[in-house]
Amino acid sequence: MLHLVASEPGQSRYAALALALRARIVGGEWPPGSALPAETTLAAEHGVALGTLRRALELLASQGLIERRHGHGTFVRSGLSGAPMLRFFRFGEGTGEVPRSQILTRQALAAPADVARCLGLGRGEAALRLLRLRSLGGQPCLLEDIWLPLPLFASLIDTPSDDWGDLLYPAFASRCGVHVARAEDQIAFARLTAAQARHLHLGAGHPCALVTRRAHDLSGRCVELRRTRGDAHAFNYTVTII
Amino acid sequence: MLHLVASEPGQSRYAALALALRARIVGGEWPPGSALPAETTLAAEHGVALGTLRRALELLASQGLIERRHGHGTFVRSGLSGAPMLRFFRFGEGTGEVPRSQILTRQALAAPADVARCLGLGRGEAALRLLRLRSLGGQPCLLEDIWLPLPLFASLIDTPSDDWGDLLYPAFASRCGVHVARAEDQIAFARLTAAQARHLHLGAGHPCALVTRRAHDLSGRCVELRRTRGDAHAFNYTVTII
DNA sequence: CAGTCCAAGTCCTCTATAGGTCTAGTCCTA
DNA sequence: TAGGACTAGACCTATAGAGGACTTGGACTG
Repeated sequence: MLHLVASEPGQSRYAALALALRARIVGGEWPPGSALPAETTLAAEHGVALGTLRRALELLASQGLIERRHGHGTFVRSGLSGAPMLRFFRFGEGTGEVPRSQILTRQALAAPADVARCLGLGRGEAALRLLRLRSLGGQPCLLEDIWLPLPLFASLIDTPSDDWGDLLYPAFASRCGVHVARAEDQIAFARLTAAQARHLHLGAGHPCALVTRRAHDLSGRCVELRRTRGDAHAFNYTVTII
Repeated sequence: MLHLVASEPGQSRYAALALALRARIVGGEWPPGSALPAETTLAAEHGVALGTLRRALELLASQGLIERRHGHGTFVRSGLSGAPMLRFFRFGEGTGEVPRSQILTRQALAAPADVARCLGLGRGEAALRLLRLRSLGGQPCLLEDIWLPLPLFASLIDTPSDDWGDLLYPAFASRCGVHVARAEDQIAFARLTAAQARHLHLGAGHPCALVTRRAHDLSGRCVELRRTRGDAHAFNYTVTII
C-alpha cells in the first residue's frame, strides 16, 4: 500500500509526512503500545528517503505520540501511565509510592456548562462524576473531583470500582479504550469547603492547592476534567526555564 | 585553526562536538549575542561532515545555549531577558506590562549557610542582598529577596539602583558581565511575615505563593538565589504533561 | 529620493549510502 | 537445565552533495 504525501507549498515534506503518520495512528491502524513498521518499510510506503522519514518520526516522538527504542522498534505510546499528582506534593518521606485510591461517589449527571464546554458536550448531555480520595500510609492527602464524558465512559457506571486499581488511566485504557496522551495542569490556590475539609481531615477554610487537569486522548479530544485539592503546605513544584 | 574532536568510546561524534563547541562558547570565543561562523566553516574547522555539525548545533539549540535563525546565522543566546515572574501570577487585566521595580534595601553580608551552599561560596564569604518590591499600576504585587555572590556583583554595590531599570537580568549583563542562561523555579505556598505583608499592603499571615529561583550562567554556575512572594490568590500556573 | 530588483550569504530540506550499535530471541554446549 | 555465543532485525551515526528558502544589504531605476 502506497501512501504518498502531498506537501502543500510552504510545508516541508517531513512535516506533511508526520501529519500523515499521525492520522494513521489516530485512525487506529497501529493501536497504542504496538510497533510501527520498520523505518525502511515506512519510507518505501510513503515514497521518501530514509532521512526524511526519520525527521518525521523525530517530530512525532518530540510530541510524545510515539516512542523510539534503539535496536527494538518504534512504538505508539500507550498513554500517560501515572501522570502522578504527587509530582506537585511532598507528603512525609516522599517515596515513589502510589497512593491508595477510594471512590467516594459515582453519579451520571447532566454536565454543568463549564464542564460541558471543556469536554465538548452539548447542553444537558450527560457526564460521569467521580469523587475520589487518595491516601498515603492510611492518611488522606488528595481529594479529586473528576468529570468524564458519558457515552464514552459508560462502562465505568456499572463495574465495581474496587477493581479499577489505584491508577485511573490504565483503567480508562483497559475498560473504555481511552488512551490519555497529553494533559494540562493548571495550578492555583484556594480554600477548602467544609465538606472537602472533612474528607481530608483538615479544618474548613484550610488553604489548599487546586490542580485543574484537562486530559486529552490521541486525537486531541478532552476526555477528563479533574480538580485535585491537597494541603497547600505540602505543595511543592519545580520548573526549569531556558 | 583546526579543532579535531576526540570522541571517547560510547560517545557519538556529534555529542563530543557539541561539548567542544560549548567549551568554545563558555570560554568567550564568541560572546553572547554574537554570531558563530557559518555551518560549512565550522564543519571544516572541526573536520566533520555538515550533517554531523548540524546535529551538534541542534543539540546546543535544544539546550538553549544558541539560537538559529534561518537565512541569517547561528547566535549565542544573550541570556534570559525577562524570565517574567508574572508567568506565575495574574494581576488585574494581565497585560504584558513589565512591573515597576524599586530596591528597598541593599546590603553586603556574610552569606547564611543555605545561601552560601547554593551560590558556591565558602563559609563566611560575602554576598549582596537586595530587597526589591515590584508594582503594577502603582499597586505593590511582588516582594523579592535576592542574594548574589559578591566578588562577581561588586559593581552593583555603588551604582545608584535607580538606573538599573525594571529588569534585573539585562542589568546583570551590562554591569557585571553575567549572562543568565537557565533558571529553576521552585513553587510552594507559605504565609507572609508581618514585615513582608506591610510591603505588599496585606495582613500578617496572609497566604502567599513562594517562588524560589536559582539562576545559572552559561557555565552552569548558580549566580542568583531569589525568593519571590506574592498573594496566593493571584497565583496561577499551567504546565503541560506529555 | 523612494521603491524595486538582484546577489551573496546563511540555514534548511531531501536524497542516497555505508557501517555501527543495540535488543531479543535462538541455538548450542557444558 | 543453565549459561553463553550467534544472528536477524531494528534504530543510530556519519558522510557527501544538490537544490531550496530566507535574510540582508547594495545597486539600479523611475
